[in-house]
Amino acid sequence: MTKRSGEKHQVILDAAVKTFARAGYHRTRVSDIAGEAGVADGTVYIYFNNKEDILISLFQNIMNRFVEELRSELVLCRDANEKLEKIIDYHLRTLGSKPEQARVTQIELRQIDQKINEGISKPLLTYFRLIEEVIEEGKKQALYRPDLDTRTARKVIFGAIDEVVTCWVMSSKPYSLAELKNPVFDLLIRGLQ
Amino acid sequence: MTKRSGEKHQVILDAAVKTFARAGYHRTRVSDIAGEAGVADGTVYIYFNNKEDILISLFQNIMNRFVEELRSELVLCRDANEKLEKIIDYHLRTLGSKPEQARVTQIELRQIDQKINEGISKPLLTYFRLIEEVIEEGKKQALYRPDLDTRTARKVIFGAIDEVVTCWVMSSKPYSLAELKNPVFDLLIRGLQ
Amino acid sequence: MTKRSGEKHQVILDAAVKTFARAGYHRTRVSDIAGEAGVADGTVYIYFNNKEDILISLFQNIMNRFVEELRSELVLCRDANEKLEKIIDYHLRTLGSKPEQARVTQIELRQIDQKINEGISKPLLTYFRLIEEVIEEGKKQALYRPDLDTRTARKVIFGAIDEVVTCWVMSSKPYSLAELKNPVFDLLIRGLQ
Amino acid sequence: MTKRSGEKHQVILDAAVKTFARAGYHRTRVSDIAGEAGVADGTVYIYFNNKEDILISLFQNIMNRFVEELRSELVLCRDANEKLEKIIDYHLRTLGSKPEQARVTQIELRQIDQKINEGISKPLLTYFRLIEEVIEEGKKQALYRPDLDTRTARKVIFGAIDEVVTCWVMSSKPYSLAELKNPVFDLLIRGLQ
DNA sequence: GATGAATGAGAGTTCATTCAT
DNA sequence: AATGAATGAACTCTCATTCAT
Repeated sequence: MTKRSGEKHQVILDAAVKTFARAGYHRTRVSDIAGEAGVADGTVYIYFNNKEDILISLFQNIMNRFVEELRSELVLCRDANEKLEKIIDYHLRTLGSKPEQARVTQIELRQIDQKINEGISKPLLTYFRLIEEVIEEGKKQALYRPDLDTRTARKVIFGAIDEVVTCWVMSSKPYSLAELKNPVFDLLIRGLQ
Repeated sequence: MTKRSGEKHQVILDAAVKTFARAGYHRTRVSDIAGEAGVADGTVYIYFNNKEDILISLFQNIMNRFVEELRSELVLCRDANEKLEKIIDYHLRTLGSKPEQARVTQIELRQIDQKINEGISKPLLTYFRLIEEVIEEGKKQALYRPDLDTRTARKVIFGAIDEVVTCWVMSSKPYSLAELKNPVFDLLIRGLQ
Repeated sequence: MTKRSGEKHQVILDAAVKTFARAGYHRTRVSDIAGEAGVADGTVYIYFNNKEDILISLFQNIMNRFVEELRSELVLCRDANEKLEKIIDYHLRTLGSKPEQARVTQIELRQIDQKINEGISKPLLTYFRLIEEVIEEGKKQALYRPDLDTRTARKVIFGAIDEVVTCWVMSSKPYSLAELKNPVFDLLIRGLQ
Repeated sequence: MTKRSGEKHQVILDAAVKTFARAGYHRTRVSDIAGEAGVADGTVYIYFNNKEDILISLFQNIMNRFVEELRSELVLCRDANEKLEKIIDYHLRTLGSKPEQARVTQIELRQIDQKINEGISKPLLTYFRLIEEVIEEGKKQALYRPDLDTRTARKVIFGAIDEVVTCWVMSSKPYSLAELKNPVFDLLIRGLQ
């Protein structure tokens, strides 16, 4: 009789994305999320520990799916160059097609206190590691210079993509995010070689 | 003969950097700043409209000095390549030597509501424009390829530096930020050519 | 089966009358009202928008009941003279039996900002109109002179009663307010004829 | 060299009437009064003990002049009837010609805490006594009935005039206050006889 | 599991008043 | 006498969280 467990969990998460994207994390009240989700305030606390937990769960949810899907796309690529291109393509395409998620990822997520960052940094680290794996692979494949500092390269790559997304989120979005793939790739790829 | 003018203003600003860096913007109470500054709570409101105003003033203060000093260093450079190197060097060196300011710039500043972002984006735009000028100059000097998209290049450059700084701020800082200048520069410069 | 609805609303209103009468509107803190009502501070804001709203609701509450009851008593009167006598009697009797309400009505209510007076003047206007109706009736019944200015007569009647009440409230109340009915009536009635 | 003492006292008082009438007692800050008077905030405290003292001084100032002038006009009257007419006339004429003072007298003055009311009630009592003297005189002159309760009659008379003024102050003043003298007098005089 | 009324700690802000100059 | 920068007590209102139903 009861609908499948976890349904409300997702309903609340979806409502949270909308309200966070609309009003920002700090301006959003838990009752706003509950209202948007069509549940009582107290119900939110059955599925989440507190307000911050919602934001973190949101991000973990998004990032896990993000990395998982990205990984499955990467297996089709032949070499590191193709993989790097795919990463940029996938990153821009995914966030570009979900402006609300993009806003939460780029803006709202950075509004929470440092101590709880662990919940955020863990899924993010998986993504970082994935990028670093590709760089290492490129070095093994002799595509990238052997003295390349993998860690720094990862920061540069991620930072570049991230900034491109943030600028797009903050703008009135008069252009498609995905179309920036080529220019960004061109700028980054030669630095690695 | 007392140098009253602006004295307290700066004292409060200095206290704010410390407290924001220590506890974060949202966790800092106005009375904490006042206490750190050695003034009464009400005094803060003689010099600033509200808490947010302090954070914004802080950033404008920092950024104006940042861009001004950077500009004066750039005149000594011969070509766009040297200028770009100088930008990266100056950016990393400056924030690397002021960890408290760096934390406020990289973390706390991103905690305020979007609507008031104008106070933040304006001084930032000046910096963006400066980077774009250098890129344009490099194109005129035939150092960078003519089909390079200046705007995207700027985002990639700024995003890369910014991410490098953020990672350093979030870390326990076991390395000097300035020493990343060469690897970052090497990664970016070839993408422009 | 619990008669929850509106229960706390009234409890808070009752507590507000007491505290306003005791300490005055401006000297009363919302937490005082909450304490007197036996609820948390925040609960007050579930039922009222703000402190001023409590005072206004209080008055509307009182005045609505006042006019309603007065109206029901007036139907028993034969002519305008009897009705006027009843008005004076009822006004003095009602406030005379509720010194706390009287103090709020005569003193505290006049402490709020003009702009929000609408909430106050509306129920008061109902009372004014009722008095004017009786005067008009008296003119139709040829009890009062036809050239009598109804509006001015109402002001004189209400002002007289109101002042009598105010003096009583401000005094140590060594006399019963109701016993002033006859002298006041005698003074007013002949002016109308 | 110093201008005559008390000059600033009056300047501040004049500024207070304006600001109180404009914004109301509680909404007026001491710095507003000082600004309007063209003096420093601290200067206000050389001439007055505190904010309330300003309001009270204001009223005493007004009332003393009021009663004094009224008294001097009354000596020209032949009997109690003429005197009562003069009182009503003078009261309405005076306040009707000074809307700002009227607003302070009718509205703002009633906003202060009871305990300090002595400063207000004393000069008011002088006015009350003056009215009662006229009533007593009328009784002695056999113009008014001997069983008339002087105290109550005074309350009725003052309350009536006061209400007429208050209604005018609260209105957009589309009529002259002075023109209400006759209707008010007609209404009151017969009640005394 | 679901509800939503109730809680109460918490913080930003105001402004009357003071006092060193 | 005059100034006005500085003070700091005071107070309203918000909202994340709880828990009896």
